Amino acid sequence: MKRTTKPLSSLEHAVLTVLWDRAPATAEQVRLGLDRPLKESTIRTILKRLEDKGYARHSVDGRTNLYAATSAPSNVAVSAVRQIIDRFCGGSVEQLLLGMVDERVIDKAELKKLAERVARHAKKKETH
Amino acid sequence: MKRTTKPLSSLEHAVLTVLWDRAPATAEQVRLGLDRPLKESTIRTILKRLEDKGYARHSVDGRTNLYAATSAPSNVAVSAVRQIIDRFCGGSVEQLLLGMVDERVIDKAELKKLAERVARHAKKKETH
DNA sequence: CAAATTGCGCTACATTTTGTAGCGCGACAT
DNA sequence: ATGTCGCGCTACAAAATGTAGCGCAATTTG
Repeated sequence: MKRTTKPLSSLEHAVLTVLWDRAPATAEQVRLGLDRPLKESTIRTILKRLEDKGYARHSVDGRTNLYAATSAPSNVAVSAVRQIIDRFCGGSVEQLLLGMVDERVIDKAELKKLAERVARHAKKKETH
Repeated sequence: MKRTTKPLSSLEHAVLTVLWDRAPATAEQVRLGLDRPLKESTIRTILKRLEDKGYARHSVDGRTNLYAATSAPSNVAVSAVRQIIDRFCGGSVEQLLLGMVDERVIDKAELKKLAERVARHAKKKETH
């Protein structure tokens, strides 16, 4: 139930992706992880913005900053989808799912299998 | 399978929502449909941008322009979700759905019912 | 019919957001 | 002491967004 609201610019997204890929990383490591050749200060700026937006955080190791994403990609995805549901589907998840099936983003059969699997495959420790 | 890629700014979203709400509408009608008091030319600018981005189109009635959204909200939603899936879930719809169940955006039971309904409730005339 | 009105296409411009980076300072290695 | 490395700040141009004025042609009105 995090507030991962703010949108990510494409560069921010790229950087965040690197963070997801390579655990805690230094600005320099992130830089190397990108395809585009950017200056380290540029990366640090983006990293900073990601922190401001709540997508990343950093710990200090000696005099070096180690960055990491605050939530897993699928969590970010879910938050984003939640917003979409509110904005475009009048808050109805069903509507979205139906639409996804309709536009074959989800396959009927797959959906069913998944649903069953999930329903049966009891919950780990939610209920809370 | 439209290319509804480009992101919507908040004002654009608001205007588009009005279009979804009140069928073909004139710029003035859209204006009245908004909460914020904006000038008509402002609305027309937004309407124009929506057309550029492909979310709206207009027909000419006499010397008046009638605007309408090009796709239904749920279609736009699906396109957006599709992107999210690509960007954050490595293209795996399952992963997203699992995450949604996990973060209880979808209820297990509901999902199952829906899946069954969809699976059974054959397709109208797709199979394309 | 001349004047006021309406809707449109264009152009404009201030903000905000994004992309990209330089600078100077203190912690460290030489 | 002297470079060097990483950091925090500050800077700035480009793009996106918010918001609107202007002048013109069709339309309504006195």
